[in-house]
Amino acid sequence: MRHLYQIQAQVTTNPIPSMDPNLIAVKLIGVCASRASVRHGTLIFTHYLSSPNIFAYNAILKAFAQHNDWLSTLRYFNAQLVLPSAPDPDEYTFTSVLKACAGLAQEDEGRKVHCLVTKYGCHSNIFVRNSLVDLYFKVGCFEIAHNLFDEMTVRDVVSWNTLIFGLCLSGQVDKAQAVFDGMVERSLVSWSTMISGYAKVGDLKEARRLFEEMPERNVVSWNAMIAGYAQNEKYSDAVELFRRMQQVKGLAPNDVTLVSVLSACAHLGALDLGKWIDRFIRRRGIELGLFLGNALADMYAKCGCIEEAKGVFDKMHERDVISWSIIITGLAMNGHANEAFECFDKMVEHGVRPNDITFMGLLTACTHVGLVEKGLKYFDTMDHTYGIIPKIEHYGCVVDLLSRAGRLDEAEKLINSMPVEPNVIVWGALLGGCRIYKDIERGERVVRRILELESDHSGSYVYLANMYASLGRLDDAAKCRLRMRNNGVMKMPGCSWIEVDNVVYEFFMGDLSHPQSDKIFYMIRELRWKMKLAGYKPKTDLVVHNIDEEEKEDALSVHSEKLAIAFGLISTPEGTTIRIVKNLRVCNDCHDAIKIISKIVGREIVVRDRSRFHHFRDGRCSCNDYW
DNA sequence: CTAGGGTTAG
Repeated sequence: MRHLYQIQAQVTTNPIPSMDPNLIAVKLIGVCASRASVRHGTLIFTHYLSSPNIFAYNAILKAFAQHNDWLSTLRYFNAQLVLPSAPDPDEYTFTSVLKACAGLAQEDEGRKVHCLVTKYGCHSNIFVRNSLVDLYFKVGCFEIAHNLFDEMTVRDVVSWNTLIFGLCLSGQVDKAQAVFDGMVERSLVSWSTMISGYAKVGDLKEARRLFEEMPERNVVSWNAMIAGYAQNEKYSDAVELFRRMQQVKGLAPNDVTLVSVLSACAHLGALDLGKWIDRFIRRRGIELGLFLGNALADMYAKCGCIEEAKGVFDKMHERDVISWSIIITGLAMNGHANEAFECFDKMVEHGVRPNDITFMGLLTACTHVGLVEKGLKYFDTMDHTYGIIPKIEHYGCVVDLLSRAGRLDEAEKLINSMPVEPNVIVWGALLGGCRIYKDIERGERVVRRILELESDHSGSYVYLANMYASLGRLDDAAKCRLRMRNNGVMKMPGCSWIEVDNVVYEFFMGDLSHPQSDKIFYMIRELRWKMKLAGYKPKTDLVVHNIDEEEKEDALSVHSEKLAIAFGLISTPEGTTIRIVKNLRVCNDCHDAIKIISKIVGREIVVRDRSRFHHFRDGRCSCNDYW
């Protein structure tokens, strides 16, 4: 980099008269683009060049386009058009500009550029034609794209790759495969396009088959496959493939790889791997761009390390709505509602427009601490001051907020007045309230509605059965469970993860498959005995009772989080924090038990629910038992 | 010129 400054200083102070300044600028901009410092290139362009020629314009546009800075590409292009002294655009100009339009999915802008292409006679250039086809596919004008493709007299691999990409994009993976099969010459891009095409429709088997079959792979092929897993909730597969990627010599993960893997870490709660990636980024000097910064901050937030998340956020030199939303949601999940509100105010001060997801964060913050009025105010504000129409998710959140606070009438009224059809989740939020406040009539009504929508909704059977049980109506509870079993409804199995020495271990309820099961169950017995001494009595009213007779075995009815915690206790050093991720909500009994365990063993235990964090320490939980 | 990336109720 210092070298660059020296060159620049030299050309600015003692220009070599025989050399064209444009030529020097083009070279410098090219170097800047490849070193990921486009900002420096712009400085050269604007301050050093008095009259940039077409080469200089194309160099700067290409630099922007390469770094996905499409807004700048269009800005410079439009400036070029209105400036009388600026050179006319040529085919190189158009390829960059069309790429920008495609990236921004701006149909109108794209059509305007298309007209200019014709006007300046660049229509027959194959680069431009390929870019046009790509653009029309990406803005959803499939017919125009196909027509342009059919009109082409000469087609190269890129043209065919663009076509299969377009077919995948319009959901016709089969047709894309047919074209792919018929291609005489396939490139790496053809294979990668098909892989991500299959991944996008969730066909990971086919994607993986192509991945294993392809003759050679580059970073993008690996990224496509890893991202495919991460986006289809196959987080462990994503991590596993990343590990395999690291074994490949001469192949280094890049920022795109890390974004996908960090997202997987966030979902798995794999803090160790996440931290490793953080160090990797620093060691390699990888720039913390928007995507990577956001992914890293979200990983920390979702692993319960909100301070680290804020640290990443502060370090980023560019932040967008997503960055702010990640922090707000992270604060909300970790129970720091007030900080979430403050963060929102700061965001508005910084002139960043909140979006629907930002409001989800704010509403969950309110839900997790029971701030009903505040939540209703935000719900009102989002439409009235920010023009964001509440989606079903927001209604679900507010119903949850009201229900937890016992305002069941209002919650039910809200559901009935919703402009969108309520779904199982919205009704489920109300059912949760019915369960807490033991409103059996309303609960039965709600369960009927839920089963109309989804006849095998296991949660509602379980909730209803528990409600009967807690009211002492054991016969009804038994009938409900029987009905559930007769209808072949299966409960979603509770599952917990814990990461020890970079390996994620998975536990199901009553799981005996772990090689250290004996030790784990011994630890559980020991804990039970100590808890009894500490005066702990198991609460049973909200606990799911055994549905099958066979499950009577004591050891088998242990919830997965207890198994994971016991395993954590025997396999990590004393005094260290134990972190668990669970796919369902922690039940009341486990919540109480973990509080006591944290006190008995003198350890902090962090449990990530499906919706929030519980930081257990010294017999207390950060959620203050409101969850 | 073509392929790969981040936030979202229970």
